Amino acid sequence: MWSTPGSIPLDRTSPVPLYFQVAQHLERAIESGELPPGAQLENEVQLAEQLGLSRPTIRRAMQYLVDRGMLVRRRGIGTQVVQAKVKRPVELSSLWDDLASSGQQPATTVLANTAEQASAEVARQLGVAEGTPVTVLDRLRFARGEPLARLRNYLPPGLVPGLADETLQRQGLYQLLRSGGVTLHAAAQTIGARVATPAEARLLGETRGAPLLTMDRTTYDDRGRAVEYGRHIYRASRYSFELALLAR
Amino acid sequence: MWSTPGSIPLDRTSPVPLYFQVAQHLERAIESGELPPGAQLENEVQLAEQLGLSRPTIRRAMQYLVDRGMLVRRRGIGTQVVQAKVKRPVELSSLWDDLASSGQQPATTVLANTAEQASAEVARQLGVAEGTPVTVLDRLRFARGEPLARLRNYLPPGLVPGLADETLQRQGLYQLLRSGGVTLHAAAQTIGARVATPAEARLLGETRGAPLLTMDRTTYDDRGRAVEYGRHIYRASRYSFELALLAR
DNA sequence: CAGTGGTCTAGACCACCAG
DNA sequence: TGGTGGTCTAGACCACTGA
Repeated sequence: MWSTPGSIPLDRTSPVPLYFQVAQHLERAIESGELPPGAQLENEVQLAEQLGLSRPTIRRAMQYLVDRGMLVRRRGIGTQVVQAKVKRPVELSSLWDDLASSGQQPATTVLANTAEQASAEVARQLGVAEGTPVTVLDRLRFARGEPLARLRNYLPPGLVPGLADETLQRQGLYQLLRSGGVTLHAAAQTIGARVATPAEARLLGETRGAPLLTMDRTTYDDRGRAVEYGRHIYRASRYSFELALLAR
Repeated sequence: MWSTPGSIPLDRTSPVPLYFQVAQHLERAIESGELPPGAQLENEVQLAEQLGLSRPTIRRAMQYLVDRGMLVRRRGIGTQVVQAKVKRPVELSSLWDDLASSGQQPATTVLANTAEQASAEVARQLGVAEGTPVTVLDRLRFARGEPLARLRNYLPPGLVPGLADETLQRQGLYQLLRSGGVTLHAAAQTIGARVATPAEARLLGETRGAPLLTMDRTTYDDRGRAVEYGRHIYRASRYSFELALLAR
């Protein structure tokens, strides 16, 4: 079981690191089927020689793909291509981006965009004092013209200048935070289920007692500050969460 | 904003890599509060000198903690400790282990443990031909003596010798697979919700129309072979999924 | 035994950020 | 301008695997 690496074009003047150029090339080769699942790569030393790179640089490229679950390496054995079933590990993604990238035509109606005093729970999640004024967003999210979810978010004071309703209708919250200079770093989510209240059913166009998915999420930035706490509900008849997991 | 790294005891005769010894020591220092959130670490060169290690080794230790979301590094700035809110990224975990490690006294009743011909969907998920005989497991999982979930699993033929009911009652499926020499590598999950059928409600001790969480999961090993396909339901009143996400 | 990846070293130059 | 992390090199020795 062998495989030719082909020749990899390298651009040493590019700002793209060499290890990353190699990794990208291998990734494309795997996804195109040029390197089929189970294929054995050449060993590090040979590959380094052929490409005129050092072994650590080759190792870094391979390790990048191992971390993404596309390669498996075993001492004494070599490096093999994994069946590319599971693509990406979980990401810090927003519903808007997910819908947009899958062609589902997202749209948003702003139900509320105000300031409130933080309740005990909100204060705890955001790491602020109870009663601190926080921004509250209440949005109805549509996909292909159909109501899909009700998104309620709490933001700490002074994080982003001011969110106009028009802006909120055009893009997702994560996108807004990022362009506001916030570096999203980590999030803690809880996914559950319950039945819709009559008001929720009406809002989402569901029948009374319809099942809902609930998702509570707190998102943190670089420095560990909470930048957003959300309590969301989704129509279970039209939405489910897809997750890809990789072993550590 | 400074911080002393203290002296790190290194054992060069240990099989534990030096970079990992350093990483573990830093991790403990962070978790114990010795390195509080926001603390600035010494730069790589100084730390390498102090510990008598090379810079790449120090870098590797730090990168390990960056990947785990505990440190943030910025060019020209330095390395800082992140608020340790979100601990672990998502893992390939089993319900049994999660319950056991949180002291919830898991227990299992085996409802079925047979062989069946794979349906179209099961065949697709397991990557076998339709009609292939597959092992079907149907289990009722309890926590603290209360029914929590109904777990239905399909396993490809010839993966594990034979699963005795007694074994299935004592441990989780993942544990069994691992001890059977299977290396779990990745999984794809879908989490949704629906209401219980009358039979399901009876089985789980819920009322008619109670909300359920559903989780479908296909797990793959090293070589990308599907080793398990599961269709599970959980009582929403007693269970929710908790996930920790890290930015790429 | 030969071949593989895993670890480690001691340098070098560069890009970015702050003052 | 000085300090930081980001990248890259050319070696070295070791541990594990399979024949």
